[in-house]
Amino acid sequence: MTTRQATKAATVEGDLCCASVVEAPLSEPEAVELARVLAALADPVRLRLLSLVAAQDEVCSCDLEGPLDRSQPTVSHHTKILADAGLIVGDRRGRWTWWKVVPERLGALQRALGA
Amino acid sequence: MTTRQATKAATVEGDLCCASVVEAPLSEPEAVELARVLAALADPVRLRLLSLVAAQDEVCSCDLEGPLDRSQPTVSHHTKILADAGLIVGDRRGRWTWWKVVPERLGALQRALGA
DNA sequence: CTGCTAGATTGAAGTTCGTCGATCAGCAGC
DNA sequence: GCTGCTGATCGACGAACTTCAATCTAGCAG
Repeated sequence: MTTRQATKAATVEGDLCCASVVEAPLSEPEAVELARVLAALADPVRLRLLSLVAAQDEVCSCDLEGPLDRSQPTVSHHTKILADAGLIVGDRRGRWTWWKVVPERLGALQRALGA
Repeated sequence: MTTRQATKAATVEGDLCCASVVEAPLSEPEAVELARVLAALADPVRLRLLSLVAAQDEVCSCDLEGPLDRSQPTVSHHTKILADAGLIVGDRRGRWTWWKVVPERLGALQRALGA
């Protein structure tokens, strides 16, 4: 498997689709799943990380430590959390891991907060 | 002041408007502010609370303890967090506090994640 | 095979968060 | 006044989170 995160992203599976927060009564499992994805975004470092990846379409982990001003293990930790939430996917090519955003996932989140 | 949370909501002020996460490089202060609002939503209990309030347009605190299966102090804690994030506003009338959602705030959040 | 490098994992320290019991503040009715 | 009820605040405890140093894994070059 080239994309190491593939299996993990798969565990996310859910569309968190269906009903939006303001329209649905929102069941407990739905709330837990949605909260999980929101929690992945609810961190300044990860928000900046995501916008950095989005800005360049594909970014190497090593190019994140500088702009984020965080150590290599910390950056790795945050990329993993975003990847587990399905918001980014990583592709390991050679010695480097390249990250890109998953627009559909962001769109689903957007819809979940929907008006 | 009838609406006790008015001043607190004011401290939020920000539109978290401007650029979306995927379009902007996202400055540190912007990331912190956006993360603050997202963190308010990144909890299953608060998501269900929000959807309960949204479903009935206006809800009394005492009608939340049951459905949320949490103690009164805990419910009060969560309403405060959502109110501080500007996502709901509370209006104290007599012995009861009535909560309603702030759709504009949710919309702003939605746009911040915007495609 | 040996060394070098990029990234993931582990372990620990410090902080923040969710929860509830107990208490405090304010309103309504007697 | 006093009593009862709703909701906010305080204090404490356990769980989860962020961070980094140290270590481990894996690919590339010689």
